[in-house]
This record gives sequence, structure tokens and C-alpha cells, in this order.
Amino acid sequence: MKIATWNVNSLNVRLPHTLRWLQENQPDILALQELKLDQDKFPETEFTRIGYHAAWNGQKTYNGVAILSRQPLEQVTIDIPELNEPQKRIIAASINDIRIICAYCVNGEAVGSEKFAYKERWFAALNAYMRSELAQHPKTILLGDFNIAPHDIDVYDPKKWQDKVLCSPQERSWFQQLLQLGLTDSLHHLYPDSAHYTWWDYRMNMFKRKLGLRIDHILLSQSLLPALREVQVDSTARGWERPSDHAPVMATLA
Amino acid sequence: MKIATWNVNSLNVRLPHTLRWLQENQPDILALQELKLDQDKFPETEFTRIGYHAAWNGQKTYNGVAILSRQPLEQVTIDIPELNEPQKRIIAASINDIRIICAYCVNGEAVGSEKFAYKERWFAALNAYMRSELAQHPKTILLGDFNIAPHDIDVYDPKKWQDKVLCSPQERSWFQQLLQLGLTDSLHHLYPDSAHYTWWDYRMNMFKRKLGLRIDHILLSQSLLPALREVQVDSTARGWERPSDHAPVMATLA
DNA sequence: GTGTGTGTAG
DNA sequence: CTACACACAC
Repeated sequence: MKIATWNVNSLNVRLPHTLRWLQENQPDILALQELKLDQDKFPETEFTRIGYHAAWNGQKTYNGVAILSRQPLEQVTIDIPELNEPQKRIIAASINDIRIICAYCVNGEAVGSEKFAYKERWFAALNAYMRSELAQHPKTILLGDFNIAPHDIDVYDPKKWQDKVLCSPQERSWFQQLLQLGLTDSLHHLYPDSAHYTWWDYRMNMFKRKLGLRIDHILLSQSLLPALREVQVDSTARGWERPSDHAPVMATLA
Repeated sequence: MKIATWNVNSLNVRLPHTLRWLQENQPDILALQELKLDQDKFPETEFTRIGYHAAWNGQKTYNGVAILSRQPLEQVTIDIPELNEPQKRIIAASINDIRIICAYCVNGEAVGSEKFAYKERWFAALNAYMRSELAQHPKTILLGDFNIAPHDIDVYDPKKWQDKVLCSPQERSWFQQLLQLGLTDSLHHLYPDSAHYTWWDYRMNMFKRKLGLRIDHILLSQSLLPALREVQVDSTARGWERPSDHAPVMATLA
């Protein structure tokens, strides 16, 4: 089974990219973030036409997440119940016996900012939410844009990024607290010592210069970990015309 | 000699269109309107590279005019001297013994509006300016976007446009007052009874539906009129990708 | 509808 | 650098 995540940074702009990527990579499941389109603007038929079911949690301009799946989506839920907020960052669904949670985590702007304080509260809520999901569903996958680079190996210039947003010790501890619930960072698990970036800033030719961060992740619950075979970042999609600033990440399970 | 006019509606966006049109049509002179770029942003080398001299009167965001010519441009002047205004709507130059005045005339928004009153004042100033130019230069060509459809034949639906801006009796009288200085509307002179549109609103598929207006004109002084051979509107350029809403108009002189 | 500027967000 | 909203012009 192939399961992937991609922050498309506007599905309006990136619909052709998404369709092309699905056709070329044939994942069973694709989690999308930053749709940036309203609930009634989701191009469902474009995906059903090529054999994917879809569930989405849309919002105009900002955020917005979706799950595409070859198999039907069941028990679809949106948002974190405890967290009363208008931002559409979470959608969850069960596909066969696997619980999929697609997340677009808060960016946080800068360490110490108001948005950073919100990021902390948001990750605390995500942690509680995942504790509950894991209790209900032994086979759980949490994937999406975490806006956290968990280790220095995930950063092209760790010194420059030290204590900066996406890389700060606080954020990394929030990420570790998720793992402590019984989740495993699949790419890090397979390749703990190699650099794999998933996001390159649009500015200053960061992609051409291969200067990126790994902030998109696929986290597996313990019962799924033995099935893990491969995790790959498809950076070719970052090189397409008018690309997203993120590349898709795909895990293969036996 | 071939002399043309084109309102490109942003030379930033339409530079490729302009270069392509020059290559394909090889005019001796091309007058451009609505450059929408600042004086220091004009892409001069792009034109010199393909054999055209250029003079321009640039303005950020709005207006802006230029003259391109295979022969050198002399006695270049900008604006209407009498009219103290910041809008860059006029550039004039002498090419051999012909005086070329490129004009982007005021639109006027709606009959009776403040901008319409400005349009009246502006055309009065243009009239005085042209009287002076014609007195100095027997061979004179005034061309550009006049924002006036001189006759009902120049309008796809004269009833609908009756008394509307671009077609009102007042505006048509301002146009006629220009002709009374000794200028001839070259296209109307050759084809007084046929419809030739030069502008189609971007909205409502007006170009596909062939619903346009003739508001871009090439006016010749009396001494040039005997040399007039042909005037053509190149509406194919309006059908290109990401087109200007205006088509180029080209006159051929013996 | 298309363009431009400004502001916000990433 | 890219995307979006809004405002304005045509």
C-alpha cells in the first residue's frame, strides 16, 4: 500500500499537478494540505474521474485539507473536537482498518510571536486528539505538513536555523511528544542519518540550490511499523512548472 | 511604408506579443499605448535587438506610450505642453520628414462623470496641440487609442451604445474637430461603410462573439492622404494567448 | 476579465 | 517568491 502527503499550496493552482502526480505515482491514499479553497469549491469530480474517493475540509484563502483514496473513506471527521477554532487544518478518515489523520499544522511565524503561542496550544490539542485516536485505532497514520523539522539532519543549514521557527527546541519537543504517543517518523526510522527535504522556500532559488527543510512527515502507529518498506520524497514535482513549495512524500507499506 | 498602432494594455505582460507582432508584420513604425510601466522599466534592448529605435513616455500602473521605428527618432517630445498633468498619454517624434504623434486618449468612464469632463478638457488641449503640430509639419500622423468610436458603423450595437461613453455625440464632435484641422481617419476613408473593430471587452466573450468597437485610429494629414494604400486591423493578435483587449491597426503608405 | 498596487501570509 | 483579498481602472 502506498500512502502519500503533499502540501499543494492552493489546489486551485495545483489541480493539474495533483492529477498528474496521482497518475504517475498511483498512491492508494494521498493527503493534501493548504487547499486554500472553500468547502463548496473542492474539485471532487476531477478525482472521482480517475478513481479516487475524496473527503475534504475546505476554507477560503487559508488552510484546507483533504484525503484522497482508492478505497472508500469512512468515519470522516474534521477538525480537532476540543479545539474550537475556525481554521481548517485537520481531516480524518478510516480506510479499511487504518485510521488516517491528515494535518496542516500551524506555521508559527517566529519564535515568541503570538502565532508561535498559538502553535504551542495547537500542538497540545493535536497531542490530546492523537492520544484519543490511537486508543481507538491501533492502525493509525498521522501525516501532513507539521511545520517542524525534527532534527538537524532535516535542515540544510542547522546553525542558521538554530532556535528559528520550524527548528526550535520547543517545536521539536512538541514533535517528540507526538512520537511518545506511539508514533514513528517513518522516513527518519528508515534513514536516520540522511538528509531528505520536503520544502524549499520559493525565494532565492532555494530549490535549485538544494537548500530545504524536512517538515512534511508520515507517522505510523506501532502496529503498522513492521509493514513499512520505503519512504520517498518526490522532489521532481518541486521542479515542475509553477510548483508548490512542498514536494510529495510517499510511504510504501507491505 | 507601414505604420501601426497598438494599445498593448501592459507592456510588461505583452512584450512577447509585441515582439512577435513586429517580427511577423515588419512595420516601419509602431505606436504603443498603455505601457503601464515606469520610464526606467522600458525594455529598450528587446526592441533594439530586432532593429527598432524606441522613444517612450512611461508611467507606473497607468497610461504610458511609446514609438518604435526602424529609422531613427528625432525631435522627440512628450506630453501636451499646455496641459499640466502627470498622466503620460502623448509622445511625438519626427521620422525623416514625417511627424508622428502617438496618443492614449482619456477613456472618460461615463458620460457626465468627472472623468468625462476631464476627457473634454483633454481633447480640447489635444486639438490645440495638433493645430500647432500641423502648422509645423505638413506630413503628420496622429495615431493611437482615441477611446472614441466615430460612427455607428464602428460599434457592434449602436443602439445599446447610443449616448454611452466612447460613442456619445459630444465625443464624436471632439473627434470631428480633430479631423477639421486637416486630418483624415484613414480606415474610414478607405472603408466608410464596413465594420472594423479594434477593441473587444475582455468580459462576456466579446471577442469570440465578434462584438467590438473601433476606437484605435490612424489619422493622416492632407499631404499624406494621396499615399494611403491600405489600412488593416490585425484581429488575430486579439486571439492569441493572454491578449491585449485591443488589436493592432496598420496603415500602408506608398 | 484582465491588469496593477497594496497588504497579508507562508 | 508565490498566492490570496481587496481596491481601482478600463
